[in-house]
Amino acid sequence: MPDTARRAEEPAGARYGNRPTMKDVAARAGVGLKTVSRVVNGEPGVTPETERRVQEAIEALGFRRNDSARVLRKGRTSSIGLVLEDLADPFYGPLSRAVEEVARAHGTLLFNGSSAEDPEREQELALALCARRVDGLVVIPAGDDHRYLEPEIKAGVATVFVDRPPGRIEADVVLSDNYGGARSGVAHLIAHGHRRIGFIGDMPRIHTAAERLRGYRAAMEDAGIPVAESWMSLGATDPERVRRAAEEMLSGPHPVTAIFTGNNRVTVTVIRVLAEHPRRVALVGFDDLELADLLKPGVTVVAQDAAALGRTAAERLFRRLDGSPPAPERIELPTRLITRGSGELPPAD
Amino acid sequence: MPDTARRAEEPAGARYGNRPTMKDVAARAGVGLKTVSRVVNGEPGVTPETERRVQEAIEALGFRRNDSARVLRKGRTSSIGLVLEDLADPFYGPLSRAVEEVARAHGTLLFNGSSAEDPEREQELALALCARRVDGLVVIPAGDDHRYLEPEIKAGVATVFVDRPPGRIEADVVLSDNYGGARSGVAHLIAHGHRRIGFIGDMPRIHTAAERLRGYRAAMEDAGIPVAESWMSLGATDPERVRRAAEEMLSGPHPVTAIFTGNNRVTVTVIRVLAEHPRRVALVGFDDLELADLLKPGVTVVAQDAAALGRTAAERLFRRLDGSPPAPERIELPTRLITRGSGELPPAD
DNA sequence: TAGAGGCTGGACAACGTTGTCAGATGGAGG
DNA sequence: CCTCCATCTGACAACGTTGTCCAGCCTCTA
Repeated sequence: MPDTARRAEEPAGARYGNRPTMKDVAARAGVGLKTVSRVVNGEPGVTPETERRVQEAIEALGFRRNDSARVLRKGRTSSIGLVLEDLADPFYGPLSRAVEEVARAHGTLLFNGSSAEDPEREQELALALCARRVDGLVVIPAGDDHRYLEPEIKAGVATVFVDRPPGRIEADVVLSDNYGGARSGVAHLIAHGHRRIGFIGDMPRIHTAAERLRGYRAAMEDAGIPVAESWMSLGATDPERVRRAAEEMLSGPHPVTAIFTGNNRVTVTVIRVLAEHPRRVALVGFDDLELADLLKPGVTVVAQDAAALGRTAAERLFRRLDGSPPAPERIELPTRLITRGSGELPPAD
Repeated sequence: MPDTARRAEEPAGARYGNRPTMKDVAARAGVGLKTVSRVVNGEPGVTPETERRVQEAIEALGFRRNDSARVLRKGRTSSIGLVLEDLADPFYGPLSRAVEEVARAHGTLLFNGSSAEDPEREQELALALCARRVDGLVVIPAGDDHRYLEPEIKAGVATVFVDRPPGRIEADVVLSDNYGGARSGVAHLIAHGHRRIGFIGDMPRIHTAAERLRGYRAAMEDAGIPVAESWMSLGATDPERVRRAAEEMLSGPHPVTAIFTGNNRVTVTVIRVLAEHPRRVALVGFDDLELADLLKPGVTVVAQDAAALGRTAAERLFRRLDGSPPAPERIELPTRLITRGSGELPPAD
């Protein structure tokens, strides 16, 4: 009558819907609680025979150690959080993956969340992660005031900002050289004879957008070219707005002969506009694109290394976690100009 | 002498390097532990004056409730895990994002991890998440034996598989219609006059790859076209192998006049090969690509809706979590053929 | 045979929170 | 002035784990 036998044993085991605990395992194996703990953690001091009995009970009950409880006891959760802008953006894929790889190498799990470029949501997410007691936080800022993280950082949450600097607090940050990259990209267009060059970028409150615009201005100033207001357009990166902005620059008596685009989303839309445009217009974009080399002409871009950004940030985070905390630092990674044709077109007029 | 005063208070407060707890807050506010809990959770039955004192102490100490501990008491962790193949793959970005949005709507945080197509790593990751007591798991299988998850599922971890079915267990799964999609894509090529059609896909042990091959075979059989062994190539999707495979099919006395590619990585490489190829070769790819419409010719694809895949899976997971668990179900989402030119090229000979 | 010493196993507290329950306090009514 | 009730507050146990510490047992030696 195995059924009754089983039923007779169960009461000491798992309650329905609940997972068995070490206590249940101990009861079933007829040993003490701590002995189960020792077996589960491979600690010495358990007879092979006892160990066998415990293992058997573990198997039979389907026990798995509750790491949440473990963590409560131990102090560290071995998990970190990544707050980024949009998990679906191809730029952030490699970045997340790089962070994940570093985390994995440190036996750490990764929470992932998107702020959708909403400062409030960023804060909500970051604080929820802190409440879960992540050991560290990698944040791609959406907002420009991160004082809300100050108590957390002080309390030991290793925090590193990536892609954009934090606002109103001192903390580690890993950036691309947005200014220098944009400047060299625009200089590249100037070197190919362009003088009327448009700039279409993201909302000016976003640091990267502002920096890239600054690079654009600097390159123009270096060349002694006065910039017309109508050549610059900053705002949301939805296709409709970008399309309008591009078409505006390309019309009128003195249209631009080249466009510098401030990020991958803008670049894609502008490529579409240019494909329908009668005149040949040069283009250099910030951020690389997957098929950029296969278009006609190939798209010349200022490429950032998203994976390096993520890796550097995560490594910095773990260094902070492992050793004595170094002073906050600003790390800037170089960009790379990749020429593929669109940036080398001569002015059309 | 505010300094000594502060120092006199501190001992009851946070120990160095540790976060203040409710106990610390209670001590500082001169109230009981439970009262702090009540304030933190907005429970009724606290005088405004008491509440003010507690709030003050919370501010002063930088207290934040430890949700890990809370969870231990409560039973649910309000977190789910997503095990996918590669966070950096553009196909999985929208999928993750969709899962995240659904999770967010349920006040749930998301753990994210990549298996890198390694069954062992998938298992390690999934079990680590179970040990953290995630409420549920969304898994894109890398392996073909998921019996290791049986005890977890039985213990209440709501589990949904996506993109590929689980191996050797019964569970919810959300799939694209890989067979039907491939079949219609190949039929499309046949309708445009092709008879010698190549297929380049991922490793045959991957379910989606096998299904798409099956669709290819079915379409060919429907048209009464015998398939030559040399027209089919399954294996790793690294560019070198795919390039070799494509070049082989395109050479010899009877080269293929069209190629059907089994996923986005393969498609990209084949586009590169075809760009250098003297003859016009038709192409239909499985999975959409960001700039597919801008290439010359535009790339005809069988598109799956990655976001819908993720959303459907996550919704299923939460339904299972909320209500009474429904029987495991297999949900298949339709694909869509998007014609852009490359699939409508006539045979070159 | 007794004492020393090594090994195994278990009782107990603690991690930070919440639920239960009982105690304290204050005001109203007899 | 005393009692009763409502309201507010706090002590305590519990969640599942690990670290500390001590008890029991066995073996070896004097």
